[in-house]
Amino acid sequence: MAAGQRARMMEETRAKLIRAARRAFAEQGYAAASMDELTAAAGLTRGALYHNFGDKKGLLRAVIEQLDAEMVAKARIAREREDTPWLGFLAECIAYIELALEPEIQRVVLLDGPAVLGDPSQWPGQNACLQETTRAIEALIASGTVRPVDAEAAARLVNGAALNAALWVAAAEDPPAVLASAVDAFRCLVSGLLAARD
Amino acid sequence: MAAGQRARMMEETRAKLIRAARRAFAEQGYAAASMDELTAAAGLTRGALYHNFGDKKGLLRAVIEQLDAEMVAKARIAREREDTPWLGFLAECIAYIELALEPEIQRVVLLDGPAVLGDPSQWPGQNACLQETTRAIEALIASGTVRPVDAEAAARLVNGAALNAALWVAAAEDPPAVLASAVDAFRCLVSGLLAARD
DNA sequence: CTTGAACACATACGCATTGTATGTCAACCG
DNA sequence: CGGTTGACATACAATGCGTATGTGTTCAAG
Repeated sequence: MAAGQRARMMEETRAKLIRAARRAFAEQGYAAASMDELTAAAGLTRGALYHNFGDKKGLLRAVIEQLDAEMVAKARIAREREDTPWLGFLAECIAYIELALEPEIQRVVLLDGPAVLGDPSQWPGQNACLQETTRAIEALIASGTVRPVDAEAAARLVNGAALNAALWVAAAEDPPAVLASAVDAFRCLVSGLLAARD
Repeated sequence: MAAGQRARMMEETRAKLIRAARRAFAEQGYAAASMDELTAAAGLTRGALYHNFGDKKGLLRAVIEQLDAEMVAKARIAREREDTPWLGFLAECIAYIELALEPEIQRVVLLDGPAVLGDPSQWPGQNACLQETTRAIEALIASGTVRPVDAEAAARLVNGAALNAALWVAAAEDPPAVLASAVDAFRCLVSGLLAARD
């Protein structure tokens, strides 16, 4: 077996573990997920886990990193579909709200992640979503579209609002209807950032 | 011993357990807190715990209920110090941000609470903070101060923004400075709810 | 006054789960 | 070809939760 093959196999076991972990963490929550079951479902044992990720938290970190990257990619697409920077920003935020409706993202990234790993802004990964939003706001401020505020602060506020809205929508009886009013209120709220109201 | 005494003693043991739990959960987090140590610190055993609260989650519920009540009380005071309903609302929200800086509230109510018990809006307790904010917004809408949006949605968004701001501030190197810019951005953001910008 | 039922809590046990320590087998290297 | 390293499996020890059971005290009925 060639040297490259070993590295590729290692990546494959990591991928298998992460895949199994995404399912387990999403369905049962981080605390209730058993590493024995999880690794068995991936056709491995806990040995592979501790070898590759150090501990249970390490696996969670890897899972979140992957989910975070997927979220950024989808939000970016939503943003780039719009014509103006401001509309792009709005679309990106609303995309976050809708993304957070997926149980996988909600349970793993929004609920268990902060509880187990601490504040998202301190993650090593480190929360590409927030960075993306911050940069978008910085650009909007530079162009005079948005009032001059601390971009990172605004990003944290907006992201927090979006995530909380998603939690609410997901737990509602009629998610589509609630989503509509959440998005409506969200548009209203973020218009406060605008230099000149539309 | 009189009949009333027994009930009072029972309340006292509940109070002792909740007091110990507040410390343990705040300092070590819910998952890492040992029920054996916790109850021993209160001068009791796990027997008392399971008799009074059912299980570990039950104790967490009780702790959160108490913290939630304290938060509402403090926020209400901040609101009533202001002259107009809108300024009162602002003061209430900012009070939430500052309250969330306390490790006890942050760790227990904002991080572990949602992760263990699920979305706050579904709590039986049931998140008096949110109800308070919702009612305030309803009043502001009725008086024409705030644009007509779904009050609950707006409350969730605003609360989410505030809580996230607090997480960010608490983890920052220079909390006072970051708090200032967070509050600044927050004022800017919520002005979007106003019917007529000030 | 005695007896027994209810209650608040303590003790004892079983089960599950995590992290580590050790073992194994194949791949590389001198 | 023997030794070492690396990736993973297995075995072990420790801890913690929930429950089942025990104990002493209070109240009520006979």
